[in-house]
Amino acid sequence: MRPTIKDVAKRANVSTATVSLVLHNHQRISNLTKKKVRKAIKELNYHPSHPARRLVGQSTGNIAFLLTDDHFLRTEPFYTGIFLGTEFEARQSNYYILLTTIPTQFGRDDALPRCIREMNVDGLIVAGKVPDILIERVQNLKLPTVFIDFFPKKGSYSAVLIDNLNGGLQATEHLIKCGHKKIGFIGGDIEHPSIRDRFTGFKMAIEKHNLVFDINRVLTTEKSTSKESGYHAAQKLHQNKNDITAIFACNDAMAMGAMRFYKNQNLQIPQDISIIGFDDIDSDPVQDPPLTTMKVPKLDMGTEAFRMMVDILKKNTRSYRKILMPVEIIVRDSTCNAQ
Amino acid sequence: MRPTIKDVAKRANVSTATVSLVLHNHQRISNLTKKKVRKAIKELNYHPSHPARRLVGQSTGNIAFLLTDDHFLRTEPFYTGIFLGTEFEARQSNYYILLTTIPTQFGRDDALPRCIREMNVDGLIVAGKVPDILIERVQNLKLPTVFIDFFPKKGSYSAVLIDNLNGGLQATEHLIKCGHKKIGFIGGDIEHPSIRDRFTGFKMAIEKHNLVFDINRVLTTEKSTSKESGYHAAQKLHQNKNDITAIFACNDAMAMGAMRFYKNQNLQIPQDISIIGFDDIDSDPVQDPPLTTMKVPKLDMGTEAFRMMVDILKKNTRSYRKILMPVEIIVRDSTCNAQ
DNA sequence: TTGAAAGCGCTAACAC
DNA sequence: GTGTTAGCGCTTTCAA
Repeated sequence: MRPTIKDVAKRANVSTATVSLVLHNHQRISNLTKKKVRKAIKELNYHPSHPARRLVGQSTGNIAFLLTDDHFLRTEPFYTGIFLGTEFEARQSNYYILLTTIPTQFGRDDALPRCIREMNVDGLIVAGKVPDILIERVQNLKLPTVFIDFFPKKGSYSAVLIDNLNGGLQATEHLIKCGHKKIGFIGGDIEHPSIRDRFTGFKMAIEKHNLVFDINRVLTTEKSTSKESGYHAAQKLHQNKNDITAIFACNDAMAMGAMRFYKNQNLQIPQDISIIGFDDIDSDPVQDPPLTTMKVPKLDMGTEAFRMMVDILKKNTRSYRKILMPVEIIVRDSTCNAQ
Repeated sequence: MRPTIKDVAKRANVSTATVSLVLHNHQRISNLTKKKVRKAIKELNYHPSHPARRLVGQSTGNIAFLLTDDHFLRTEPFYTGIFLGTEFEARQSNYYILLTTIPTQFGRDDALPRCIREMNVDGLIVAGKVPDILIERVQNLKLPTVFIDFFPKKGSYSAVLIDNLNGGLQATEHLIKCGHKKIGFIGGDIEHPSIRDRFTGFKMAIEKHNLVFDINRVLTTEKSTSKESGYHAAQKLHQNKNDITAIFACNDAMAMGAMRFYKNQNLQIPQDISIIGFDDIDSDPVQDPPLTTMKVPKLDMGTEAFRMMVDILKKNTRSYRKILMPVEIIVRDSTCNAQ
């Protein structure tokens, strides 16, 4: 049987209340007593019972981390990295993270994850795009919620977002600095705010540098942002208009797909066409050439989201904040150098 | 305030004990009472408090799912899929899965995950290879443990393993059926039992079909099993001995790396050389050509592991079982057809 | 077939 | 500064 607070109290010759106070490092305990109690704790290898604490307090000590299963199973470990950041941070505080997925096609009648349904969590972190109906249903629960890399259309929430606008701007300016004037953009799932912002950044850069914005150099009709979509997007763009000398792809997966297409066309990268991606999902050293991209601080995003959650929980304040995480250009060999 | 068992009791005009019995669907409650109570439960939208239950019972209702962080962050969502299987299954039973990672270089002095240290879990599922020292330390805790895709050198445990031997055999026989006689094998991390077994399967097939086993067609000195290792392994093999017409790579990542190498050599796949992988990590439709591989049932492995855990926990029996999960060949375009 | 009551381990209000 | 004690929500004897 694992030791209880009583065992500690007995061993240290104090009351259980005192032990409890020491555990919480309370002011009004003498140093001597603290020392005694801590010694007993160590000797018994005592750890407070989680359930017992939770029962008396009213919090559960759990935070749900929710995402759709296809996001979790994506080829690239994007949300995995974010989760890890959250998990690391939660270890410091006294929280457990409950990772749960919902079907991508979550509907009105699908069951919410059990821990949420039973209110066995103090808060909810939602990563990536989720169906509106999920948000609606969660909203009714009045559970403190933090979004990562996604922001609902309606409602006020705290969120950790990527500075996609600035990222799109930077990425495009990098190409411009390399001397490119006819730059293409490929994107998918263009309704997604993140993708849309990257595109806006692209347009801003074009405008800022007095280049011509040519809609024929843009292809945003792909539904998803997979490698396959990238391949097809590049293909269609190539059919429309093939004076393009550089491509900004809305993410690395599409960039890789596009790369594949151009190689099949016997075009050299970056000699014939430069490609820049977004996310830095995979520093695959075998990739040929290594992809220039915008690095998104995945671990940090998870960390930030958890801290935000703790703030909300502690202060019980309802001032919604949005954090924009900075992105950083990682110049590899798929752009420029070839001039 | 969320409703408690008392609220339900009051509303149904019974005692809390009766409500509890109904919740557990106990025999000796009349159907009428059951109906009454269930009605009240529904009306109040009552859910039993997890902590309260756990406090009185002695179990925690949690299972830890442990893996090294580089496994979790791998490019391919291999263990992610396994986790998801576990999670799905745990939802059915009344369990939560606590996903925690340890540093890949976990040492004697690193802290164990908090939920384990504080014994806040009923059992432990370990996925993939972990350091010996971790196993040693966990063993002292006497926590029921199930391993997935890994089996410790010492000790008796339950485990869900891949039928690597048979998979290696099948993969090689596929190449043999295609008419190949000079078949190479590339592998990394050859100390890993899974890799070793795949290699043994390879040798068995060669022998069974009376082909010549030529050690110069084998390269197993790479430390890891990444794409990069695959590239290098193929390269070295090519320098040694280049009459090989087919390659069995110990996993898909290495197969992809090897593919890249042969393409750089201007060899056609599968016309000049066939390649088969193992794992089916990513049905990347852009991959050229799509990779023939051995499919590993990732979700099912997670499911099985959880069921095993529940068996151990329920029966409290200590009969260690190993399950070998079957693998299935997925023939795509990187092998054969070219004859 | 049902109810009363003790107790799981801990916290916090209050007493000393 | 420290101890006493009620009670968090639930399960489980034991009694009725």
